[in-house]
Amino acid sequence: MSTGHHHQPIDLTRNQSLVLGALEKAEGPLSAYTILDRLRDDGFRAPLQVYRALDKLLGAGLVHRLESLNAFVVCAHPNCHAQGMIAFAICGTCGKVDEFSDAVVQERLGSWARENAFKAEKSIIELRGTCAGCLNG
Amino acid sequence: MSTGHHHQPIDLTRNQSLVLGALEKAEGPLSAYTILDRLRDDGFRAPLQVYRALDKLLGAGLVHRLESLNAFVVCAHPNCHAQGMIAFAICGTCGKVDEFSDAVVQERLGSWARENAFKAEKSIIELRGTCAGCLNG
DNA sequence: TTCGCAATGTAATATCATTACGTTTGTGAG
DNA sequence: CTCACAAACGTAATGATATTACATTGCGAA
Repeated sequence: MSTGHHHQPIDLTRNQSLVLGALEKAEGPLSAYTILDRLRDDGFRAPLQVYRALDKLLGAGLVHRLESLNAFVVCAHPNCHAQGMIAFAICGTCGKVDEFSDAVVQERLGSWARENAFKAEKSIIELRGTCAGCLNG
Repeated sequence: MSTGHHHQPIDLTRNQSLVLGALEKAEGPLSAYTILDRLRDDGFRAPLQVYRALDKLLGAGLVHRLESLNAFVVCAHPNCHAQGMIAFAICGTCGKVDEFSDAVVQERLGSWARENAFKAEKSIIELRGTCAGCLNG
């Protein structure tokens, strides 16, 4: 599988910066509507303002979408460009998300795709469970 | 990672059979509301009838949820018991879904979890792209 | 300046899922 | 058998997530 990601570095607009900032301040993933609530004081009024900013941020690879949560997190990498395949471990107790990647997993899924003539554009890998902190604490 | 799945074989109720039947008849994944629409003639009236049946079917491993689609498919295995980790390749063009699993991927994700003291309860692996048929056709 | 495009503002609507509450049904203990 | 309990069911209301539609604004290129 080609990594397929061609994230464009972009100049963030005001709305995009605000949304990114909200996600950076947050400890974990936020839903679009939670972001909206947190940006009311900055003039946000409608879901679309959030979704439009998220689209751009996702496109630039600065933010990831967690499909199993319908929520969004900032990319863990300082200047995330073309990470290829990314996986997430999501703690159901504290809500924190750990982002990681694994070349072997990437290679295996890529192999499957090649063997089955499937052109993969995006992969979603999410582990749901309990993090170390919550298991001990 | 332990495979962790302990699907109970169950005696299906009428509603559960109807929902399973709808998914079996379908070519690809269906949303809960699409299932509801297809079962109107069988007396279905409310979303909850579908969601309750789906809960049981998911618990029994007869049906899978596609997180990136908010939709449901029948398990590809005749008598799906305890498959461990399952992956899906979802064609964005025709909507068909291919279910597969890979022991190496399972092992690698399990290793990551072990090394990070993360107790994984469920894994979600979905490839989005275009299937062979749609690439050729 | 004028055209065109990206971003924005706002309202309405579509889609997905759950809570709440009351009733029915099946089943095992006595 | 029948009582008591649990599981399943019916229905309405609501909550949560996401998109469509349309008017407007800001700004760079011709």
